[in-house]
Amino acid sequence: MHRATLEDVAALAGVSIKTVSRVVNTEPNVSPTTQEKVSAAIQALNYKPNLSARNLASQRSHLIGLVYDDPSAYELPSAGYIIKMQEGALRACKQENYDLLIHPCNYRDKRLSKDLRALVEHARPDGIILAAPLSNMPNVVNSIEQTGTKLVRLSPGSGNGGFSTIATNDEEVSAEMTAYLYSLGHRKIGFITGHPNHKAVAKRFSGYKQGLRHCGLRFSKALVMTGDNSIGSGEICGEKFLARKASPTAIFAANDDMAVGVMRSAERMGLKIPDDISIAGFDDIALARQVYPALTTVSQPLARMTENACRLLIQAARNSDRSVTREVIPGRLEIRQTTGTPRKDR
Amino acid sequence: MHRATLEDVAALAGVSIKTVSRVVNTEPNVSPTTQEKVSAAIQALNYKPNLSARNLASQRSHLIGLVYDDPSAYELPSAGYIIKMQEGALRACKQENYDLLIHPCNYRDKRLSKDLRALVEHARPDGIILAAPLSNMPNVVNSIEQTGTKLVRLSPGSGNGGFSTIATNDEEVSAEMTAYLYSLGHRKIGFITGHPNHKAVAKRFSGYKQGLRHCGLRFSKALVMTGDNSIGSGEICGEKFLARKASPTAIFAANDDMAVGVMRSAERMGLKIPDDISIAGFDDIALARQVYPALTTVSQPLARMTENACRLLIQAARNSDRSVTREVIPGRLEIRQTTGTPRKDR
DNA sequence: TTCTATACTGACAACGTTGTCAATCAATAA
DNA sequence: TTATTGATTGACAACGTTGTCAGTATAGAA
Repeated sequence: MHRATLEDVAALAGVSIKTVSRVVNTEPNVSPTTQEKVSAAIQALNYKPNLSARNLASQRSHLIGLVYDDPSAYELPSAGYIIKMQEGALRACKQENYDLLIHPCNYRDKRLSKDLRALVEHARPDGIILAAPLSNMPNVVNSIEQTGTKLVRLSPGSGNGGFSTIATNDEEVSAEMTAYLYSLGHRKIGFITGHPNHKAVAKRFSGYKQGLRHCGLRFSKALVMTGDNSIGSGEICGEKFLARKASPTAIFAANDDMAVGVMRSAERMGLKIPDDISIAGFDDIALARQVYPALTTVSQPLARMTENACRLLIQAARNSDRSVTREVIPGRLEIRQTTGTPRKDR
Repeated sequence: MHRATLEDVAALAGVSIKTVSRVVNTEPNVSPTTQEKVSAAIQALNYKPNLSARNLASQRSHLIGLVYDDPSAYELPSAGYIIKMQEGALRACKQENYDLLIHPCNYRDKRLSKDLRALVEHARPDGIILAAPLSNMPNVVNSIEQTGTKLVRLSPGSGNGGFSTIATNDEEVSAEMTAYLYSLGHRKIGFITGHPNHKAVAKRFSGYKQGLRHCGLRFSKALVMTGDNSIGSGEICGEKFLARKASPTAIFAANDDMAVGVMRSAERMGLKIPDDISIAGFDDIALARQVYPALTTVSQPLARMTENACRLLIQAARNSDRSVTREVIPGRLEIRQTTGTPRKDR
């Protein structure tokens, strides 16, 4: 099965291959007449450009690398997170006629920098999107930056360093969630913070404090516990919170996994959610909708973040643009069934 | 930053570019001496082949397409399934110096065939892996086959048609699960079958019947209900089962989502799992380990299936091989906490 | 009219590989 | 000695685009 080339189209349309190329790439300065002739020929022959040839000639790979930590390697997977990122990246790539290279890796791997360098040198993507927590690891970022490959960090909550970043407003939206709990009538709102090197978590914590202040509540260390982002740690923290005589009436966990852990501990202790205890999370992973009752949480516009990152990289590749961008895409409260008015008698 | 090419390496090693090419591709008939000289030069210049040039010259894209249905578009995502497939495919691709193109799509989309054709014509992958349920849709399969692109169907449970297939032994392992429930002491084992056009589900159902027969139990229509593979449908079926006076002591659902639905209905009715009711699923999705208690299920070696599919395609591309293969990779019982000995009094 | 700018078009050389085929050389067979 | 074989090597033409640059119309200005 022979595939039509520029030459075939040019012959049929009675023009040069360069003119066909111009039409294909919608370059300026083609007369409407030729444009039409060529388009007809393209249609007739079902011409599709050969990407390898295009890439070779244009010195670009038309590839975007999406690099993320793959938790399934070492713990229960929060796969929905990954799928969402892929979804956004694919949407942008499709529209811009780029292809996506996915590259899961393990952030604890010692050969990580080498691994990423190999990716860059092998496939030579025009740009790389780096997801958290990798986006917060200086050695990883530098290792890629050294190769001269354009990079966008998908870093919820952090923006230092001279690299382009797309982030959520973790801080503000966490304050918003806190205020929401307050508005329901809660006055003792507990917080479970997470893994210390996850910057987004830190932002959420400070957002919580900010929210308290805004509502006129005093921050108290007694209402904060520290987990490690896992369901198990949430369970432990939840148990400790709920065993207290004067336990909080609402618990806001810095991520959904920990919030689900709290739900488990509450169930085990025979407490009704949300009547006895309100629970909120952050991330809106799939599990948040799968648990019963469904978890109130904050949804990050992860797909949109990745989509924009992709677009940014593609534009930069097109214009050989090396500028640094910083974008914030706001998150949104997802009010579900784990939050409600506190019991009067508590 | 200039990247070394064959020419640079050839100049340094004092040979022709063709010889360097031979070394890079480990072709035969290169003397050990030259081989060594060239390797040294490659090292020294940190030479990496330019994929676009390679692809153009070799008339292959060195790309494998992984095409799967993306449930997140229309229902709760079982993302773990997708991640696992990607994992296997990436493993094979990495080893064989191929790249992976992921292509989620919606199996209900009317433009599906067109969409896939566009993928094939745009990126021109050397091979395509088609996951269930797409792999069981004749129009999809034919549409790809018409383009001449080599295809492997990841079809758990079905093997008709003239296409290469990699499958699990759904039938046998379902019989095994049934026998396991019998061995625990269960004599009334219910089954929830699923979406009728999902062939794997049909195989599992017939495996269940086979298992009963093997254990000397009589098959009874009264012990079978039909869902649609969703959590919700499992919940409904579970409720109906458990509301009966002489309800089954164990329920085996054709997939994990429905099994989780049964768990929910049991919880709602105040039944203890597994003391009052044993529950088993099939697939071993992430959710199976996230629910409490953890779900007994069958794990499909999905990653390995996809990996092998990838290898198959790459080999075929290398040797222009058009033969049809059929491979079965056995699944495995994952005994967790939702199955146990039935209560004496039931 | 003549000049000039601008819109349009095409020739041709990259881009960095692989495939083909011919040349060379060493070893073995006749 | 003379073929003959097989192993090793290199010259050179693809592969199908894009980028550069020069050339030719065409329209507007002088």
